[in-house]
Formats: sequence, C-alpha cells, structure tokens
Amino acid sequence: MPELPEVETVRMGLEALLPGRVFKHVAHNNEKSFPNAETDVAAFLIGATVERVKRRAKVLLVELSSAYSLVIHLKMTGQLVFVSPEARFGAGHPNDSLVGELPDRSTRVTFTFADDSRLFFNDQRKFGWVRLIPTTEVPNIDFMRKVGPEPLDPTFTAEDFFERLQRRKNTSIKAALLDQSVIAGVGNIYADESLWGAKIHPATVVHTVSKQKIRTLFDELQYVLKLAIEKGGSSDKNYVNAEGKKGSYLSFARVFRREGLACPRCNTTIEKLRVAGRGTHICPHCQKLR
DNA sequence: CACTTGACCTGTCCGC
DNA sequence: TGCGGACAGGTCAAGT
Repeated sequence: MPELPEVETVRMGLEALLPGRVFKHVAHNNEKSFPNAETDVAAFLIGATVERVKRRAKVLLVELSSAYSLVIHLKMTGQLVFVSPEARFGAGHPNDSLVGELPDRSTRVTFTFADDSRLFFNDQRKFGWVRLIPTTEVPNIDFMRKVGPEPLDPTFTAEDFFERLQRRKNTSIKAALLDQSVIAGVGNIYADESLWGAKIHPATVVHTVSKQKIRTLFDELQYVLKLAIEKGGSSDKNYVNAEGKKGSYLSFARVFRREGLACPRCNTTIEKLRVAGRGTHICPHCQKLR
C-alpha cells in the first residue's frame, strides 16, 4: 500500500501524537515483524522517550532519547494506529475508518506508553517490519545506502531526475520509476498517475523518452505526490493514517483503478494492462507507445 | 552490471 | 455454495 504520500501522512500524524511519550511495554507475535527484538528492547526502547518522527522514502524513523530509532516499513498492508487510553476504537467516525477495536487479528506489534496510550503495528500480509537500530547506524542499513533522492526535496531537479533515470535506460519508464534506487517513494499508484499526467506510455523504454518529456514527468510526479499528501493519501483496502482514518486521493485519481471509465482529458475508455509485472492503468489515446 | 521473474503472506474476488 | 486461481499499494533474492 503505502507509498510516499501515505507514509508521509502517517509520519505527520505520529509527529503530532508521539513526541514526549515514554515506552513502557512492547509485545509482538510474529518474529518477522520485529526481528531480534528481545536483545535491545529492554535496554534501548523501554523507558526511552520519543523525540521526533521522520521519513525517508517509504520508511518511518521514530527517533528516541536512547540514541536508538524504531525503523518501520509498512510494505503493502502495514498500518500504524495510535489509540489513546480513553478511546475504545481507532479514533474517528466509523464511516471514515477501516479500523475496529484494536488489537485485532492483523496486529503484529503493540507498543504501550507510560500513560497507557498504545501504538499498534498491524500488517495483514506480514511483509512489513519494525527494527530497533542505533540512530547513527540508520543511514548504513542496506535500504538507506541505495535509496535515491526524495522527489519533493527542493534541491532535487528535473536534470537530476533525467540523469538518474539513465541508470535504467533499457527498461520501461514505469519499472524505472518504481526502482527505489532511482527515486525514492514512488509506487504503483503514483507511477500510473504521473505517467498519465505526462502523457507517457508506461512501457516506453527509458532512453527513448525526450528530456522535455522527462521534465514534464518530473512536474507531474511532484504535483500528484503533493496533491496526495494534501488528501491524506490513497485508501483502498488497508491504508489508514495514525488515527485510523482513510485518505481520499483515490477519488481524485485520473487513471489508477479506473479501468472501464472515461479518461478525464479525452473521454477515451481507460484500460488496464501489465507493465513491469504490475497492474498498470493508461488512457490508450493520451499515452501511446512510441 | 542490467534486467526479469518468483517469493514472501493473507485475504478477497471472480469464474466455473 | 464451493473451489481454484489470479490479484493486491513493496521489496528482495535468484535467475538469465
């Protein structure tokens, strides 16, 4: 599920809720969801205070007073939902939430704070993970060493984007966009949405796309990512923010999950195909191959 | 090295 | 209604 806008939405929610809280207890029921937890939890998590919550690519970084960080990847179906002691349910109106009473059967890790508020890491498919790592070591983990620039970093330019895409010059533009070492944070939804915006067919080979087209793609990518953050991300089956609420971007989507509906630009029927091994949505009139 | 495919898991939906 | 297969927002490892 979560791509950059969803993870950023969770980050903002947690940044408003967690700093100052002290960890009292942690329980997990799946070794892969929190590997090697026992060794360091007692020493560096219990009793530690949350200082701030950061994000890099699709990874959340919860920095602690112990000089350790909780590093969290939600992968496809991960959720981080905060519940205050007085709330019996994930906060929010029932119609706005995908979360019932917690913990539930997808809860993998439960963090309890000194004030009895709790943070639940739910993950239906068990692909996501939480790790406890010294904060100074975070930049050295494999993922961080290879991940590309943040697409919304003001110092990142269309020229940089063009150059980095050439690392994957013989693959499809969609595969290159999804490659986290080229650019951070883009996943299936925003790849399709930005390619539609730039009128590029997702299967187009990277080195055949003009620099001008890549500039347009750069602008469209920034546009959809910013809009999605504004809308609280995209929710289909699983994604919710730190308060258990859904995001609304999908009601603004132009092609993603809109096969059979009209292209908002030219009215042609949107099609679904498979590119880079992923379900891919295009307007066959606006996005022609070659 | 560059590129593609399958694996990791659980749940849901669709066609027979 | 039941059952098998395909598919789902992301990365890895292993294959060519």
